Amino acid sequence: MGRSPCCDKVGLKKGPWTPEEDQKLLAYIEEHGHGSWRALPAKAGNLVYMLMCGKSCRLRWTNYLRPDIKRGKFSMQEEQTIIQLHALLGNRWSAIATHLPKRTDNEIKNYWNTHLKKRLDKMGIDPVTHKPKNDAILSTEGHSKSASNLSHMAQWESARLEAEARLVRESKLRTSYSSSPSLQHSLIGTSASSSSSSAPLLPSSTRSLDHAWNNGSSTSTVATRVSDLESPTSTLSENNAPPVMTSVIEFVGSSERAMVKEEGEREWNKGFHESSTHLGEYKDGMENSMPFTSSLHELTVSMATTWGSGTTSAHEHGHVSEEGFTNLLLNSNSDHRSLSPEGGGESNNNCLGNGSDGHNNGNDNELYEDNKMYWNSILNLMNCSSPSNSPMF
DNA sequence: AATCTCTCCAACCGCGCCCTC
DNA sequence: GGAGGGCGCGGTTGGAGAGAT
Repeated sequence: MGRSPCCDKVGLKKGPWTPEEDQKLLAYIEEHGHGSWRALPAKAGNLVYMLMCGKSCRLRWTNYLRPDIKRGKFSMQEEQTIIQLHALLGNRWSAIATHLPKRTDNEIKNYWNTHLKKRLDKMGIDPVTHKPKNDAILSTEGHSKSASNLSHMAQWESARLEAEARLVRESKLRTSYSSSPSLQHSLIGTSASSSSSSAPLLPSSTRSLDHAWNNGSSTSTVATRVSDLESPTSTLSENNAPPVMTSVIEFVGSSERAMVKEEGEREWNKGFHESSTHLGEYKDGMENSMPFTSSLHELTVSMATTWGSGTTSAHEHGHVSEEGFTNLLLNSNSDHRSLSPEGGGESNNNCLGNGSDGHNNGNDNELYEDNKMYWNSILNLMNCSSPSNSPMF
């Protein structure tokens, strides 16, 4: 259907808004409320001289003048949320913005285009598909499927063991610190988000788990329960060094080489760098045998599916609602990552969700685990929730 | 100091959806 | 049911500032 111009362009003022125009628009909206944008300039014109197009008024209001807008740098938590949501929703900036309070779609869009997209690109991740670029290459090259499957299964198993060890650790922590409110708080984001609080992730996780396993040509049931993972009969010790770590570390190394001057990017890698320094032995031994781009994608799928396999309700519902996803993000974000120094008023500036209560005592392994979880949460959601996999698409 | 290049982001533009008549 | 209006969305642009040469 044909469209008429939103307003008469003759005599229409264009260009940046002046403070005076902002004040006039604010005053009008304050008095009459917003809406009826098309009529607003005319109406406002009775009060003030305003020749801005109604569309421009709306844009100015929604993107700049609205009182509930937070401006300034994005925190790492926000970055993570954007990446995760973009993996799920694609370029639906308004939908993404609804999950980021006080941020506008335009701001998020700009930030994605100027920062995050490039960052992912440099890290070897396709910002469109959110998958490692090598994935496409490998698939088109027609790699031996059986070899791939074997590798896949091995990686999955390693990831599963890793998750198991992690849960055992967390279980111990819960027991040790159950009387400490501050620690309980910190654990909400770690163990809890790994089990009950991560329920919204389940649909994609479970599907991905099945998918990952099926890719490995296995007919086994792999619905590992959290109760299983937490079983005291676990044979894993905390000192196990699962291959998945190597993948992450390798990834860090790669990304570090690719890193540029951006402050945010340095922050992203700082934690990893510190961790990899202390876990160098793992890296040295294994990085050559497990390049990041071919394994991390698969492993992160596996990791999350393991951690998230404790419930089935969401899976049974067959889809992830945006609300549920938001809950997941909030739950995981609140604990996974708040490495941003400025924090944007939202980050709690700790390393394990407990930095402020004296438990961030330089435990490198914990820092490493936390960073790994942070990245895995991002990459997992990319993998599990990419538009092609999402039930929303 | 001058010029060039790059980065960032506010604003513009066109399109599609939804609603009303 | 179709035309038209209003609104919101996403892609793109252009100017300002920062950094590099």
